[in-house]
Amino acid sequence: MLAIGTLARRTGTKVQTIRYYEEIGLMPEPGRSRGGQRRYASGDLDRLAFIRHARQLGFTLEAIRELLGLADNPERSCAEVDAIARRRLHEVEARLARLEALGTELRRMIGECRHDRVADCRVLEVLQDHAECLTDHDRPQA
Amino acid sequence: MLAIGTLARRTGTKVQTIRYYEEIGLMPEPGRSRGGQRRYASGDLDRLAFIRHARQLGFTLEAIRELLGLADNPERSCAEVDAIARRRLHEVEARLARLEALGTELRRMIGECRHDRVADCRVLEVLQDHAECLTDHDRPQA
DNA sequence: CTTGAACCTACAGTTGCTGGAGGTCCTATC
DNA sequence: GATAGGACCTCCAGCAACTGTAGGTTCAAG
Repeated sequence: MLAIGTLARRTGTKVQTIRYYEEIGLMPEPGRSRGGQRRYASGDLDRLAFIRHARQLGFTLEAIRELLGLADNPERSCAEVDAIARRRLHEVEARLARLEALGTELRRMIGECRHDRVADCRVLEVLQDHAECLTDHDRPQA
Repeated sequence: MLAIGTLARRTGTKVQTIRYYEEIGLMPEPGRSRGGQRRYASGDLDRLAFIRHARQLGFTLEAIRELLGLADNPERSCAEVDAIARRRLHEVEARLARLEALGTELRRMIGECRHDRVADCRVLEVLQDHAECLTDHDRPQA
């Protein structure tokens, strides 16, 4: 039986985060020692590793909850799993496009700055006037 | 004198967000009508437009607070403004690199899926085992 | 003068954790 | 068997940057 700190170390998760996952029902309520400390089985370790890995790939906790739910029905088609992953890919691609536009705009802004008085700063001028922007960069979310 | 809703419409900001900016000291406390409603001058509109534009470029409210403070000293060097913008550019570039790795991983994962039973789903397998990943994708933050 | 859209305050909720306070348990060593 | 100190416990507050709601007031057009 594994203590919570062991799970934390093995998955690179903070102890509080594991308790948080339990609170929101992503991790099961584990057994307890006589003194009331959490004791995990190795299946719990796998589940946590899955969650963490999916988080690293940017899946939301809601998406992960769905994925875990789907994984419980091994005989069903994995079309839904696929759909969730594709949705995530589309998000990533959309975000990439936006971030690229942002990067372009920032580089241009910085490149035009002659580094003298604030009064003449191109960076501030561009920020003041959206019309000076060449690219679309609505709602970057990052 | 402009009502809060007018500012909101002209800058694409929610009314509550403007009140929030006031609460945290990013927007000034405006004058009030006899009945107690906020009344803005056109300078306030410019300030809000600046804030929104910087937000669209992904600057944090703290960075924007700094930029606004710097803009108040027009005779000083704009080196700090430059530094803030460069910092933001580096963030964007780092995030781009991470997102590209994520996209690659997701595409590979999805590409390998044969779309049959959940039990054999490559997407779930990859999520279960980080060792199957080719790319680094720690902490995507998006 | 009436109506209804826009405004007001105050506060709760969102996502995904993180940190702290104040106290208890576990286990290795003596 | 006692003790020390790390790991654990619960509960709660806070982060960013808003968004939404409830319950009430004001403004301006007709």
